[in-house]
Amino acid sequence: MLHDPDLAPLNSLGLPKLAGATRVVVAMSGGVDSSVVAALLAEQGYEVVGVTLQLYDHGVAQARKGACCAGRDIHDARRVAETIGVPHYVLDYESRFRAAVVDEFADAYLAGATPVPCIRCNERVKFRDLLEVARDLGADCMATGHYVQRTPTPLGAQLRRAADPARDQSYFLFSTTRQQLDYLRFPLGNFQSKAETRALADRYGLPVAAKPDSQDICFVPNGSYAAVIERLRPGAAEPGAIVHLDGRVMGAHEGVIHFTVGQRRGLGLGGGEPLFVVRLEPETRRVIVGPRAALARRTFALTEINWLGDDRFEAAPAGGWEIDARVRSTRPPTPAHLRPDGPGRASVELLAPEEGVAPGQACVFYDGDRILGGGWITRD
RNA sequence: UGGGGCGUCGCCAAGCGGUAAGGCAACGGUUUUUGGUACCGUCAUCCGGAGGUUCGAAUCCUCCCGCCCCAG
Repeated sequence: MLHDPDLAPLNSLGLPKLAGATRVVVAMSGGVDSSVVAALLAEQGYEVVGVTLQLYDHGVAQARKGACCAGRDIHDARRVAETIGVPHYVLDYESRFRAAVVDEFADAYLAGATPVPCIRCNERVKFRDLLEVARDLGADCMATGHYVQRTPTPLGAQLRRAADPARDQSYFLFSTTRQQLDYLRFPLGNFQSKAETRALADRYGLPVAAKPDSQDICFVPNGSYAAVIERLRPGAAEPGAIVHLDGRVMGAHEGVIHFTVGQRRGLGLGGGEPLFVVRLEPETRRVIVGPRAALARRTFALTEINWLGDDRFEAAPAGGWEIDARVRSTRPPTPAHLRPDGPGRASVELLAPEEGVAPGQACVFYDGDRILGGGWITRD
C-alpha cells in the first residue's frame, strides 16, 4: 500500500484522490461521535453518504437515553444529515441484528457465559453487512465514530489505541479483519479528548451536540438484561443453588443468567466475608461462589482468534507470543504469553493474575498501542 | 420447669449506667459503548416483652417469653 508518487497526493482519508472525488459512507448512529465524523468529512469536501441502521424495536426504545440505532436516534441522525446537507439512508436491520447479535446474547447467558454484544455488533453487523452496503453504494471507504486509530503501513493498516486513553474503544474492535480495516476509517481516533468532539459538534451546530454519551447495552432497556433474555427465551432460566467452593449450599438463585464470573452484588449472602461468583454451571444450574482470592486467574483458553500481527499467528516463538492481554474493557492490558493451540485457538498465560476472567468475554492482544487481535474466553 | 448460658438492623457483631461501633447483605449513586469489579452514599429514636431503680439504662433489679447447653 505504498503511495505511488505518480498518483494524486493522498487526501486526509489516505486515498489518492481529491476529497470531492471521494465517496465515503459514514455509519451514523444518531450520537455525537458519528455525527461529528459526518460533519467533519462533509466540511472537508468529501462526498458523504450517511447510513443509519435500525437495529431493534423502535417503539420500546423511543424515549431511551444513551441508546443508539432506534427510534429517537434515527431521527437525530436524519436531522444531522439535513443540517450538514448530506444524503441519508435508514436501513431496517432488525432481523439481521437479532440473528447476529441478540439471539447469541441470550443463549450465551443461558450457557453460563457473559457475552459482549457490542463486539458482535461491530463484527457481524456494522463491519460486515453495513460495510457491504457501503461498497454497493460505490464508496471508497466507510467511516465510523469509534475512538480507535488506524495507521497505514507497507504491510497494511494497523489498528491502534485511541489517542485519548480514557476514550479508547479498541477492546470492542479486536475482531476487525485486515480486509475490513483496509476499508474503514476512524477520524476521531486521534482526538485528544471527547471535549474536542463536543466542541466540533457545537461549531457545526449539530442538534446532537449536547446529547448524552451512549452506554449500557443498546437493546436492553433500564439495564435489565435478564428481562430481555426472559422475553426472548421464556422459561429457559431456571432456579438453582448457590454453592460455596467448600461445598456448603449457601442459598438459592433465580437463574444462572443473572450472574457473571467475578460478580459480588446480587447474591444476597450476608454474614461472613464478601463472596464472589467463581464459576457458573448451567448443566446443574449451580452458581459457585468463593472468597475474592478464588477469583485470581492466570491461564485460560481462547477461541475464534483474530490475529492482526505481521507474522503468521501459528509461527509463534517457542514461549509463545509476548503480548499484553486485556480481559475486560476497563482494565489495563497486562503482560502475557500467547500460545497458538489449534485452528483459531490459543491459550493465554498471564504473568500476573487477573480477577473476573469470564467465559464469553473477549481477551484482546496489545503490543504497546497496537492491537494485535484477540479471542473469546472459553469455559474450562 | 435442677443447674448454666444467651437473646442488639435481613445475617455476624461491638457496647457492660451517660444517651446504639463495625463487617456482610440490601438499596441509591459515580465510573463504563458488554456483564462484573472498584469507589461514594443511605440503612436500628432503638437494643426479646412488661414493670422497677436512677437526673439518665441496651447496659442494674424483678417477672414473663424464646433459644442453647449440662444434668435428669
